[in-house]
Amino acid sequence: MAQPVNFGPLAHQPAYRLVSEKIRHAIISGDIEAGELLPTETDLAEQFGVTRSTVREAIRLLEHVGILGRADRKRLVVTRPGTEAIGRSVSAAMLMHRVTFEELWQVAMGLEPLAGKLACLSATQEEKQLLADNLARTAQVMDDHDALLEVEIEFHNLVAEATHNNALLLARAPLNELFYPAWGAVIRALSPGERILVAHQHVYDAICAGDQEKAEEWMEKHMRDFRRGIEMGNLGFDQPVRGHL
Amino acid sequence: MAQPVNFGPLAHQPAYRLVSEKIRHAIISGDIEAGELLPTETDLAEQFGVTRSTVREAIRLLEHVGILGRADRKRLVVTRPGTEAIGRSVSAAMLMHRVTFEELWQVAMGLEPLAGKLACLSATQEEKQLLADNLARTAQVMDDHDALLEVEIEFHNLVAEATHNNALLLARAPLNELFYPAWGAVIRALSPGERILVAHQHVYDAICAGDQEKAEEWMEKHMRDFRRGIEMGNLGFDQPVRGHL
DNA sequence: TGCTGACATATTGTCCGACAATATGTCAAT
DNA sequence: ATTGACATATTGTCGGACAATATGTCAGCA
Repeated sequence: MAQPVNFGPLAHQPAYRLVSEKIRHAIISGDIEAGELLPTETDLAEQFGVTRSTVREAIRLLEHVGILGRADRKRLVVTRPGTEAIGRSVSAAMLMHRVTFEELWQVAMGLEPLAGKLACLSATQEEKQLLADNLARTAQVMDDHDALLEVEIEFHNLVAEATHNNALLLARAPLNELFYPAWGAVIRALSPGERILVAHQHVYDAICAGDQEKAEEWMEKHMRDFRRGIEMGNLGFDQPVRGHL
Repeated sequence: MAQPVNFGPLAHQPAYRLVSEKIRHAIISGDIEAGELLPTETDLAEQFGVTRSTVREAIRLLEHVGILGRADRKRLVVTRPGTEAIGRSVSAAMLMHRVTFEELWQVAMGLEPLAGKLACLSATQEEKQLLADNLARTAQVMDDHDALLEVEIEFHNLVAEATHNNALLLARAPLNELFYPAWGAVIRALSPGERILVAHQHVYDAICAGDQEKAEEWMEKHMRDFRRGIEMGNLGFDQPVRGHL
């Protein structure tokens, strides 16, 4: 008996997707380097044999993830998506999945101590100096809740950057974005300036001494403190995070 | 002396961005639920007071990150960006940052053992069964490189899903995507079917027994094996990963 | 020479109108 | 109840148009 033919749905992709994929492919395959300018929309339209409108839609498709950007609000330029762009899109996804603080915290417990550990191996002298400056500022603004939040976030970013691990930076970008408001709430509720400073100080010392275990351990303690802060402040540890918008 | 006035550059956002932000905001703020249909392009154009072309560009802006999708290739629908969409965009970013295997592996060492540990707490009976099925299939295809790669990837995904932690799932999505080709190369070069099966078996046992430490430990061993595989196969552990497209 | 201003040019942002392809709904005929 | 014909709605694509703005050119002037 002959098999009944099964054609399957034929994948008719709209032209703007095809164009978008072509450009995307050219970019990630390295045919176009980051920083290079793209041809003008009219040129692209001519090359692909479609109208400018179609090209524009294809371009927009790549723009939001940060693959394309503007040089001077005129010419389009190929860009490397930074932590902001990635953080924005991934944290939006997490928000829509109703991710809870607990879930977020669990991931952070995997990544932040790791960042501390790796920073011990890779931190340069300048980066250590930046951390020292941050500590000094933290000591000064310990009672100013807003300023404290700023330096707290900055500290963690500095540690992460000191790892020189771009994969880590991109992976933790959304956490940063989503923790921001909660961290602020904890600070306002409990004024934990002293504890924060002590933890940061230990992490800093460990990084300077190249003591991986200590850096990891204190970063863990620091994150556990954060968790206790959310629980004690009744901020809804098992509730979905709310974006700051 | 009067301060010299500083107007700063006025931020003239193009209309398609404003429209895009409006829609985006309505979505992540929950005004529009995932699964709901958007008004037609003509309606949106009328509501925002712009042309359909502008609305279309705004829509494309949100489409690539997975916030918007098609219900039946006709109507637009609000969607939750899944691991595929996030994995695609973030791994593209990592590729453009010339992320090395080492960097990627370091992040995976933070997340995969964590996934094993958390799965011990949350895996349901069905999920354990899926893992068991996967193990059985692994034993069968141990010499078929392509099939082995498939089940290997599937195993890790199953463990990650068993954590019921969406933040973790989204964070590790790009790793998955980027490890895929390298993992395949290791398998082809070293035929490590036996070692893979043993490690998976131990992780599975640990999850069934709820033994967090053991799950974490064996997942770590498994990842170290993978690292040694890349090093032994001279696959360029300190080289930038190459995407599979 | 070096600077200024007028002018043409190129490029993007936005609009309008049009049409084909396709899915959906309606209704009559069987 | 099923089928088929027909009108309708919606998206994908096209082409042309114009305003705003950046860039390049070139004459004129100190």
